[in-house]
Amino acid sequence: MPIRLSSLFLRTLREDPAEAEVESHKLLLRAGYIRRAAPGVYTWLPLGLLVKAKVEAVVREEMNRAGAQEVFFPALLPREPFEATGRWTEYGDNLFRLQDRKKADYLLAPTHEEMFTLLVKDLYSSYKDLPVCLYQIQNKYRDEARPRAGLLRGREFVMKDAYSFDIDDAGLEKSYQSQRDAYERIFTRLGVDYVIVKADAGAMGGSASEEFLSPSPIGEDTFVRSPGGYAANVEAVKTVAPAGIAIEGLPAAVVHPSPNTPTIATLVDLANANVKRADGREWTAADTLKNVVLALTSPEGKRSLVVVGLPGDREVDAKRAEAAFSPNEVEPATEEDFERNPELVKGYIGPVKNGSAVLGLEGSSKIRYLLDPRVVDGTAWITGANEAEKHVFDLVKGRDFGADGIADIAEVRAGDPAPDGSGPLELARGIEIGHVFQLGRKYAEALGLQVLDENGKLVTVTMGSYGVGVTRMVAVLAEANRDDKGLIWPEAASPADVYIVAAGKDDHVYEAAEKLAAEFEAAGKTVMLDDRQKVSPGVKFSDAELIGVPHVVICGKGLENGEVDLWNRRSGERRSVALNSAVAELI
RNA sequence: CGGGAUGUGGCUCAACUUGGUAGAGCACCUGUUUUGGGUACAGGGGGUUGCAGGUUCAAAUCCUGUCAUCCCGACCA
Repeated sequence: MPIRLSSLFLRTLREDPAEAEVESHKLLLRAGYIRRAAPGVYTWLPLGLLVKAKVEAVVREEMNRAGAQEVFFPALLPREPFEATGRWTEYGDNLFRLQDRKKADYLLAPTHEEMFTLLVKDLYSSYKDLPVCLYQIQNKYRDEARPRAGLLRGREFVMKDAYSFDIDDAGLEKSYQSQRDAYERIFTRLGVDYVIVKADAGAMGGSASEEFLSPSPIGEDTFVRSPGGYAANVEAVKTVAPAGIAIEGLPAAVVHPSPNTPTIATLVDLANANVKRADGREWTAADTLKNVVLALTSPEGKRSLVVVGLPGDREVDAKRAEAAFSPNEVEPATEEDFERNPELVKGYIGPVKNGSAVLGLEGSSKIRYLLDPRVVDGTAWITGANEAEKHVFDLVKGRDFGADGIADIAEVRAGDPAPDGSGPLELARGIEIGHVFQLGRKYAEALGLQVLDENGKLVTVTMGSYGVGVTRMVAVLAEANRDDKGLIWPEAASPADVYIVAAGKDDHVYEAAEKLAAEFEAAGKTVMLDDRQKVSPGVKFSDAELIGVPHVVICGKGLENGEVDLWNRRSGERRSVALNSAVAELI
């Protein structure tokens, strides 16, 4: 049966809802696909449900093709498994928690690693059972501090999550590749533009992690890419270290007074006013070495300080710092930290004082000192002299100071070179639509998932996790496929294959349209039919544009000549064809 | 959690500055009209103005508090 507009549960809106800011969100509301139920929580109307089902169908087909088997876990989970992996606490406020009538703790699952791991542990105990890959398409619940843009970041959302279980690393690698290939097929079939970026595996302990990002200005993730095809998450970018410079013949370090230079900008101004450079150019912020004091807190709660020296024209990137020092928490040092370490003279911190090391485990402060990769041997810097109102000039790395190691946590800027030499980096925004991840043994260890190997020995299983945001995909598709009139679905996601507009008031128009609808359905096409007799053609055309089925057939005036019009929603092209060839034209 | 904004029929907004019977468009109902680009006209139903308290003869409007929502940032396996 065709979906008839005369009875479809739908009310399109002429005006943009005030609650929506992002175009795709406005259109999904206006065209009657979704309604807001609570912040970040949405009701799916009939049209929206059809689109969601289409996306799910593509995901399901490709998962099955990749050999994964579908299961379905509850969204309502007991506390214990999450306690076992520490995530009952780790998840913090983002976890929806509740209690049953006996006051037992439950949660609404934000993700299902624990449950999948326990399920495999429950049923399997031999290497002969592996590898196995399971998936589900399920609601997830995360009490996000700030839901955004309708379906883009919701507190309830649908995700396909898959998990692979292998006996060894080689198996994991293979499972990972298989899922990665499936993802490429999924996004290609849905017509989504995507880039695969290297992500930082961080605390999860996995060896490989890649994100599928759909480039979009409304995206929440910043990533970098080069003309030569390099792409990575900002956290994962490795800074290219320049070649070292010969130290012989460099000018000696000299301490200059530098009153009232609490910031890099004031320091550069003073340097230009008082100290001439041998090569005649002006000093810039890039000539200064800024020493940033960070406080690290370990998972056990132990607090320690670390100083990172980086070129003065760069800021520390908080996300890169978190990733680099993971699993420690990172925050700027507080006043108390400075009070406890009187050798750190705020604004005048430097690696050495009067020629002997201050920073570093070997220095007088015993505080770990790490350097940006750009600070290579032979580079000369203006930096703090560890005395109020004094800076040292021409302090040379490898001659005058050293460090305990490297910290690659400075911000990445457009124009920085790609690590693989593929050209200058460009910064772009993207929406994360998929994530493939070699989890390793973290969850298997925490939950005791072991199997016997061929020698009868217990070994811990290694896992991969693979996610696709299904409801987010609907938003991404809407955002990427629209114009000022409305949505334009790609065929793989459209609520119907064909949209027939019956334009006219005579009954025979509606009869012909019904007959045409039946013919399309007989040919295996799904059909929406605007059979509203008392609605003017203008309204019908506007609704057709708003709803966004890509292929529209206008059944009306042309019938006098035995013709209907085929209207391509995307190109706007309309052409008349014989009524009895319309079906053949669109197949 | 920090910053900004907004709460008035189902939706989009006006009235608030300067207190005095709550209004328009869209949507909905009835009738006539119109049928290849949101027809036109007439009539109609629907709001204790987020909530609580205060000032006042009188509060959507002024004051205090509170709750909620949206946007930016922080956060986001």
